[in-house]
Parts: sequence; structure tokens; C-alpha cells
Amino acid sequence: MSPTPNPTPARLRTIPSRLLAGAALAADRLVSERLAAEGAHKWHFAVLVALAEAGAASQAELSRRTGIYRSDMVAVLNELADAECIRREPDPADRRRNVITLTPTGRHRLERLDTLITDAQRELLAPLTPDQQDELTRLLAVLTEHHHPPHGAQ
Amino acid sequence: MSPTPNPTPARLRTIPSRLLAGAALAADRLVSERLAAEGAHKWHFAVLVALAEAGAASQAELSRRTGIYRSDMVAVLNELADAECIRREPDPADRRRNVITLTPTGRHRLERLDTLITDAQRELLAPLTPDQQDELTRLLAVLTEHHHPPHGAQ
DNA sequence: CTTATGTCAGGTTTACTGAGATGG
DNA sequence: CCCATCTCAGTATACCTGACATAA
Repeated sequence: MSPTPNPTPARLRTIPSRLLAGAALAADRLVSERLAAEGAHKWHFAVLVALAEAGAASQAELSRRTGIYRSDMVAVLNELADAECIRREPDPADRRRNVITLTPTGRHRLERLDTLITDAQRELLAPLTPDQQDELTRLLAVLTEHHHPPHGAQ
Repeated sequence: MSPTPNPTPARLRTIPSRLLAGAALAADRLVSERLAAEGAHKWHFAVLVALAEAGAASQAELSRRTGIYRSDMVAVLNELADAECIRREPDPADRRRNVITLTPTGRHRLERLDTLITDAQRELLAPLTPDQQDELTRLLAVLTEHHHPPHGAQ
């Protein structure tokens, strides 16, 4: 005789912001788990992609490209530098800046992490048809473009 | 002459887990902001809904219904009790338990919060057509059902 | 003896703020 | 002078763990 075996009221199960939070949590868990197997974090991946796709840049510029705060970027770059994935050199043209450069090691690392990320996305979206996967991605892109975070101030 | 005015590489902008994180963050900001105007949190809303929809329950049962951890539930119920939205009484049938009951004040509070939540969802989804809003909600529901959190252990 | 419940005391992560030192 | 960059210190929140006392 279970008194109330009622898991999650209907009203709560249909609130978009709650669904988003749940899906984002599951997604993050999946990705973090996969990357952790290689001792990596998602921020490492983001920075490596930003460097590979748009070339060497200052830390502030990388911060803008990835959405990682300038203050948090420091630790991420320390770790990537320790692993020799990037080089961090003073910019002769503007001595406030460091120029962050992707190394060959970093490029290989990126390839590996890219595979892991892609696999995680596949698993995340597995319960949807390919059409639904594309549609979801498109809808989320619209939302994130319109409601962009308080990033730009820093 | 901006050297690299490149905000967010294409590869990063199309990763579902990243899009989910961004959208969830924006959604949460919106909801929290609206509820904060009334001195409320989203958990207050979740608990009130759970009580209104499935009736009085123990704290552990409410935890299962809402996804809030049993240990965090204590503070939420303290606040709701201080505001006289709920009553917390020992269960005569099982003296380990508290029976949590929704008060008339709590029911009014729920009505108010429900309006705020609904408004926030509307604003969140405003950039989408009604059809797209429904589709997004359905797709997210599928995802969250399949990848449910490590809740059940506590 | 095992399990469930309410509670407290924490740990970790993520997003974010502020300020100081250096330099443009 | 004001502004940008790098760095560090620290806050706040969300999620989660562990343990304890009580009681079924």
C-alpha cells in the first residue's frame, strides 16, 4: 500500500525552463564524464576550438570567443600550458597582452576531445530522430541568440 | 582596425550540450529574476505545485516529486512555513515523518507565483512561433525522460 | 538487522564580482 | 585622464555526499 507514489506533477513536467535545466544537467554530466576519462574539461575543448578556428589570440579575446570569464580563463590556460597544448607569450605589440598559440600537441588533443564531444552529443540526442535532433539544435540556437548572457560587460 | 572581432566559433555555436547550457542559464535567470520580485525561489514554486497537485505529503515524498534533495528540502520548507504557506506536523501514523500541508495562504501564493512563472516562460519562448514552442517542449521532455538524473538514490 | 526519515554539516562546481598592477 | 589586460581573491548558487538520531 504505497500512500503516494506520485513522481513529478504534470504541471512541473511541462515547464520549459525546468525541462531546459534538466536536459542541460544531463548533457553536462554526459560531456564531463566523457572528457574526464581523458583528464579534460569542457573549457579546455572550448579554448582549443577557439584557437583552431580563429587563430592565436589574447586571453581577453579568447574569453569573448568562448564565453569563459577572463578571471576563470587564467586557470584554464595554466592547465593547457602545463599539458603543452598552448604557448603563452607576451605580445610585443601590446605588452599588456599574452598571445596564446595552439601547439601541435594542442591540435592533436583537440582532435581527441572533438571525438569525445561528438560521441557525447550523439548519445545525448539518441532518443530523438535525426530530424528532431536538427530541429532541437536550431530552436536552441534561436533562444541563446536572443537571450544572451551578461557577457560583454565582464 | 580590430584584429580579431570573432565572437564564438561556428563549431561551438552548434554543439547541443553547449546550447542547452546557454538556454538553461538564460531561462533560469529570467525565472529567478521574476520570482525574486516577490521574494520567492523556484523551489518554493515546485513544492507548492507538488502539494497542490498531489496533496499533503512527507518531506521525502516531496523531495521525490520535485527533484529537490531531501537535505535541501529542509530549508525550503522552513521558509515556506515562516511565510505560513505550509504547515509541518508530525505524522501520527509514522512518527519519523512530517506531514506537509498546503495552507490557504500557500494556495494564494501558488497562484501568484504561477502567474510569474507563466509570464517568464512566455518571454523565454517569445522568439519562437507557437508551434516551435510546443515542439521544443516536447523534444526536451523526451530528453529529460530518457536521461534522468541520479535522483532516486539521494 | 535493515531501511526510511528529518536534519545538519560539509564539498564541489559554475557563474559572477571586485580590485590591484601594468600598460595603451 | 580613461580604458584594457592579466591576475587573484572572493561570493553565491546548485548539486550532491555523508553522517547522525530516531523510528518503522
